[in-house]
Amino acid sequence: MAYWLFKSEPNCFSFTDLVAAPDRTTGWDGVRNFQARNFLRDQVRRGDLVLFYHSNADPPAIAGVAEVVQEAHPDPTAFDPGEQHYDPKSDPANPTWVQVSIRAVRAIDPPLGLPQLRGIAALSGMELLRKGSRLSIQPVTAAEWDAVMGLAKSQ
DNA sequence: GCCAACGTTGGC
DNA sequence: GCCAACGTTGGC
Repeated sequence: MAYWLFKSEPNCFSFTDLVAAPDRTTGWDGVRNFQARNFLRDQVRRGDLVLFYHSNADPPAIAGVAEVVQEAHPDPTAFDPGEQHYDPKSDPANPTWVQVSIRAVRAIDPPLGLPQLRGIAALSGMELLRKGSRLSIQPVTAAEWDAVMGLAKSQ
């Protein structure tokens, strides 16, 4: 079992939206970065746990925990010209882009803001906190996970 | 709104 | 294959 961090702009899709979704589940579509895609395709497994991160928020924050309920399968939004993330170069017979499905486990309330996370020594090496970090699907170490859960529990 | 960091594109 | 130009991400 592995740990991950998925980014989403809450204006687009928030943790609250995930909780409100049917079966508290959604397909994590729209990933259009190869490194992130490779994680989804090759390493994210059913049962893995996910930190749901709100980017472009005030403050940016970890807002909840989710679990992976379905492993990589084709991202249908890549084939729909009406979709924002439509990719005409993706061949339906050999899809370029995949999604996984995740289900909300529990909210972290109040969310753990970025400044707060930066104050935790155990998270100093976390990819999220690296200057210029843009990866939208990030691996999280067990030690980082434990530190984040400890912080959530202490508040 | 600014801008640093990063990924992609395309000319050569 | 190099790299400049460009577009995007995302914190501030």
